[in-house]
Amino acid sequence: MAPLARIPEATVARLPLYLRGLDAFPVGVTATVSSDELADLAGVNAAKVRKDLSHLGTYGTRGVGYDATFLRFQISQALGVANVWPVVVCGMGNLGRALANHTGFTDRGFPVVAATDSDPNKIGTIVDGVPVHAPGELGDIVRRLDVAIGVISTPAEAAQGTADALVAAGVTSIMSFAPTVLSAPDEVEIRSVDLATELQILGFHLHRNRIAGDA
Amino acid sequence: MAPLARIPEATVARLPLYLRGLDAFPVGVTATVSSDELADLAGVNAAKVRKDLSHLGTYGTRGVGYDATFLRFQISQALGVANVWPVVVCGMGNLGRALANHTGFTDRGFPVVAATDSDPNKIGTIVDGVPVHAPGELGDIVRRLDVAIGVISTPAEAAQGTADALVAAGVTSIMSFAPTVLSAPDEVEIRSVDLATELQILGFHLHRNRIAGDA
DNA sequence: AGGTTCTTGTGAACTGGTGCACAAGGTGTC
DNA sequence: GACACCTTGTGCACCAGTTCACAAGAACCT
Repeated sequence: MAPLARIPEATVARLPLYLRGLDAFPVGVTATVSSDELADLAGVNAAKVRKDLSHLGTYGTRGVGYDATFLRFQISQALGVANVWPVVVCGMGNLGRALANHTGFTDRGFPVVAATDSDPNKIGTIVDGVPVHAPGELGDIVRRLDVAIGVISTPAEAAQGTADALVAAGVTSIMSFAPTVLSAPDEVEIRSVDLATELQILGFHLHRNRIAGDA
Repeated sequence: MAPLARIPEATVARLPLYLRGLDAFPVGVTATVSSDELADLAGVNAAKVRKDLSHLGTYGTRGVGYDATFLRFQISQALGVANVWPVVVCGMGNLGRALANHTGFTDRGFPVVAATDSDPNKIGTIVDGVPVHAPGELGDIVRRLDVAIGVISTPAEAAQGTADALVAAGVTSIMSFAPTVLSAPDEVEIRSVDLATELQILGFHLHRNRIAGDA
């Protein structure tokens, strides 16, 4: 299949899992991995692995499997992990601070280069190596530091305003933790991580099992 | 439709959004909300709202809309939000501490009643009102405090062990932030929130747009 | 009462994604 | 070289979920 063909969204969401699964294979050593093994490592089934990988190209060898190193390279290529995308964290509350300090971000090419907060006591300080600015400076920060991704960890009330500011500054990728719906132009990609909603979904199933148990 | 019929997973995931959207309507005041309005508030389209709500029962009035208060009651009922599900946070690193301190949890019926951490300096202390215990005490904590949900915010290496301990203690609902695949019996519901993966998905689209721009 | 307007509830078509099952194609052995 | 054995790549049937489009029903106006 043509490498530049459209890759289904569901597949894109799984590629990082495969990449992580391949970490089990040491770099530099020639190793072969089967769709079955990779499926285990990524927590999906083998058929899905094969179909997903077939969207990138035919990199496997029938009867053998995939070369781990080569596959890692190809997936990395597709995801563009070689790029470094600077991140700005908006809202340095509990969660924002944890995110700014999260090593898993910088390690994977998403350095947190700046933060904003409306608290005058925080503005101008440096928290865990990340300088905190006033929300009004967002546009300036984005341009100066070439920010590609905005993380919104403000209270719900401030989230839409922050999103608007990010969009105005040219940011097209947003990850939001605010428990609210954000509106933005179509070309802006928003991924919303709503922790309370996640818990409520777990709660629903607990609730339902409890009812079923009583019946 | 029978209220006790199976509700599609996709619908369950949206019910909390509708509930949140209904917060725009003051309690005690009789107000009507149309599927169109609710769609706006929840960030989905009107057809989906109607189909979702039809899974709960026929609570709307044709030509009029839904009674906001009654609808809120019915959705709350379906989700079982009246229940309180105690939460234990496993791993009090940056993220764990932020979660333990997160007001959005307690406010919605998910009080963080205890935490665990392997750091001897943290064990025995009380962080933001949450007592920190040794990982070995998990089983005891779960039984004593009637914990329903376990949050895993440990490093990836410790995640599976923590999950096993939670399951052994009888916890059937887990929210994990660890960047790894967890295995558990089928009856255990695991929701995995993988922040680095989310960013990589955003990165993929940025990468693709950049390539497209060059072409 | 009849007609107009509104909004729900839902059948039906459509879409994206999943998983089976097997042919295609490669390796290794005798 | 023939044969047995693997594992990929993929056509196809299936499934969950989405969206359309419209009949059914309710309120309001004249």
